[in-house]
Amino acid sequence: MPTLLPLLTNTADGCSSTAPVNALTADEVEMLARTFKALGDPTRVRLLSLIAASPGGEACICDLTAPVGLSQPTVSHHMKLLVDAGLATREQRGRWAYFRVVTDALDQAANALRP
Amino acid sequence: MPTLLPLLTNTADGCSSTAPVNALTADEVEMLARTFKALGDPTRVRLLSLIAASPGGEACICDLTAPVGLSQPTVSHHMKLLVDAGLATREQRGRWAYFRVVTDALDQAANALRP
DNA sequence: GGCATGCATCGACAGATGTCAATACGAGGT
DNA sequence: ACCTCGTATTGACATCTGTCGATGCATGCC
Repeated sequence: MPTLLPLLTNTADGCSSTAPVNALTADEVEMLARTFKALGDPTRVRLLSLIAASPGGEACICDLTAPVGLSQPTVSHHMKLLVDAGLATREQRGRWAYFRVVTDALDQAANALRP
Repeated sequence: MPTLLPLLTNTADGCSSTAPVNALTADEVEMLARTFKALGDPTRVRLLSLIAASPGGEACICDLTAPVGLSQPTVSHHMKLLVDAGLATREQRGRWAYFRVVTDALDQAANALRP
């Protein structure tokens, strides 16, 4: 819901004025920045892309280490960051941990970029 | 144009399969991550928001230091990062440097988040 | 020319970040 | 119970990042 850009409110006489709609609270700013920070690493973008493209829209760590060319602990670390940022979910199933992309979070981030 | 999420291509028989449309090249991934990294700091989100909400959609450094509560060099540093990331433009006019938000760049980033 | 002003750059510093090898944990199979 | 396998956590390291004070660089005004 918070939008980075100010909405232009058109008045009756056809003039447009930038109202204080753009009053991003400190919390909203912090929230947005945390989301974008999580997206601000090539490895994590790659991971999200790989998961989304995986059959069933889910993938486990073992499916991801090879494509990104990093160690298992590193991939696990990145996935933890993505989950903490609300951009992915983790579901333990047997010995495997399956991750999914939270498209709602991506949508919200996108909404903040274009009101 | 590059999209993080895979597009579903519907086949004639009604089935949908995830085609390799999602082949984000390393360059595209790097590009996206650099944009998001620039957006991954509360101060920079705040700066973009302030500039966009300023009269005329532009602002100079001196207009920004007080609202964000940081020193002039720090604000200048952040603006350089935003300009380098293509999220803002800088135009020298007399003694002042006027910054504007590149809405196209924000749109492209938003597009990458929801195909 | 000289001086004030707005901004960028430099040097320095604490803290965050990405990465790995080693290790710990937990669920299944024998 | 034991062992295997997939993950998470820990400890360590180099690097990056955000911040500031001090300084440099233009531009416009006297």
